[in-house]
Amino acid sequence: MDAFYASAEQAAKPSLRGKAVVVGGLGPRGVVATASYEARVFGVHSAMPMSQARRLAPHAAYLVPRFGFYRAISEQVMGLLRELSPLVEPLSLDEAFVDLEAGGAAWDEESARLVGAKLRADIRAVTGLTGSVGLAASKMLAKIASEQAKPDGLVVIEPGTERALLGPMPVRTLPGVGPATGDHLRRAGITTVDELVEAGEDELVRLLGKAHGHALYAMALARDERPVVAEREAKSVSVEDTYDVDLHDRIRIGVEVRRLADRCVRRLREAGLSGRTIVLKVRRYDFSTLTRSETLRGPTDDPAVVREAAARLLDSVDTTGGVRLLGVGVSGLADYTQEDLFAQAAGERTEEDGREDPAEAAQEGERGPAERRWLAGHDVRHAEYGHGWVQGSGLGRVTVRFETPDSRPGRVRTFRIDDPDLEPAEPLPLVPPAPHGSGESGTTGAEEGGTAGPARPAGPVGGAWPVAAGAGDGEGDGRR
DNA sequence: TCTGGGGTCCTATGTCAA
DNA sequence: TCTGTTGACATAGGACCC
Repeated sequence: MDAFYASAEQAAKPSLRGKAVVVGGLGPRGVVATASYEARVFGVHSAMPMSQARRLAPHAAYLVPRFGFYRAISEQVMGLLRELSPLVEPLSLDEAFVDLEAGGAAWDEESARLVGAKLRADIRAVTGLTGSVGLAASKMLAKIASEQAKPDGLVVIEPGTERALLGPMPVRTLPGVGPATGDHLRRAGITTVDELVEAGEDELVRLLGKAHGHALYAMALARDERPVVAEREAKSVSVEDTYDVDLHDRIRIGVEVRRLADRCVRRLREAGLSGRTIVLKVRRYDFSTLTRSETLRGPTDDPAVVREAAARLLDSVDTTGGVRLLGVGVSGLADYTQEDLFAQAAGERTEEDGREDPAEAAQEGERGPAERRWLAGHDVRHAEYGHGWVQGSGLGRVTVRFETPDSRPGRVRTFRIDDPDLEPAEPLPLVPPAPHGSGESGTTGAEEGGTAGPARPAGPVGGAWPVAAGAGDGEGDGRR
């Protein structure tokens, strides 16, 4: 999907269409998740600090992400992809690989092109948004093709043309070459894929290590046999928070770690998982990051056990100078929930999971709970004026623009934040449900919670026509 | 004037047991 | 019994991806 979050917001909010829109964290330490193409003109791109984006594009609309809304759209799109093949590998909310050959949807260039074109039309019809499609014989090439296709296009890499196409491209084009590896290679005088090939496999292994060196050499030769894999199992579950100001108080830090442990366990349980290894992550005031981990004798999903392990790990960390981020994770997952008898005997059943910490309420208090309800970009409903969205809030006021996906750009009104006529609302569908037939809204829902796809062993793809649908944000724009 | 959140994979090093 | 090798596992850090 193209500039996915920003496009979704523009589709939901007519007054933002054709305007610079930036979606991301709005706090003092937020970063850009997605910038609309209009905002990219000013140099705004993914992963950029929000403060910098605001200097570059002071007049853009700044919104917080609404993941539930994006997820609903994503499920519609994934549903369309599954109609093409059982082998669909989602990479994120807005991107996936599809093995068209495995689905019998396409077997040569011509049929693949037709399928891609129809898919783009279907995505548009069902979601109202544009998606880009890349077609090629491997995942790496399909991905590169989709990046070239965006926004709103379709690119085919024809078999036989791969090496010539790749050769002059910068090494950063290849998957797995990020800032660090890119620099490393540049210092060795290697900046293009051709130069990677010239350097030779042995040299790359010497420079980058075994796994990376071999893999990169294969990629440079356009050799990529990785199969499209549906239904990958999670290997870890984690939560983390960056704080608006550094935390110094040891007691407060302890409280935060407990809250994170509880949140992590909640996520773990929702997924029906338990895990053996508890990980504490600490980012200090100077951005240096360290992790400490502890492996239990058996898997657990007991909040008290995870809390205690996290607290022990915290004891071994020096936090003088302050911390900007804390995180708690669990890995070594077991695919079913299992009691941890040892640990449970040890821990005196302190607390029930759902219970909130007093500190949480205290923190809310700093900004005022009422103000917290009105996040920029979120939908609201007013008893008199109808559906709208929060344009901004502060100083006891909230500004709302009244419009819907299928209305004309709407008017702005300001209310007191405690106005009883104003309440939070659910997002409206971007495309009005079809009168009857086609029933695209029926494709959602069925998936949540796994068991969806056929757990097929996913053999080699050889000569298949995988599709990379998407590559909306990030990557292409940052850097250099 | 800085640098989110959720993951994955790889590497290096130390320890322990066979 | 001593010594060396090997493999599995635990731990920490780093790079990368969206």
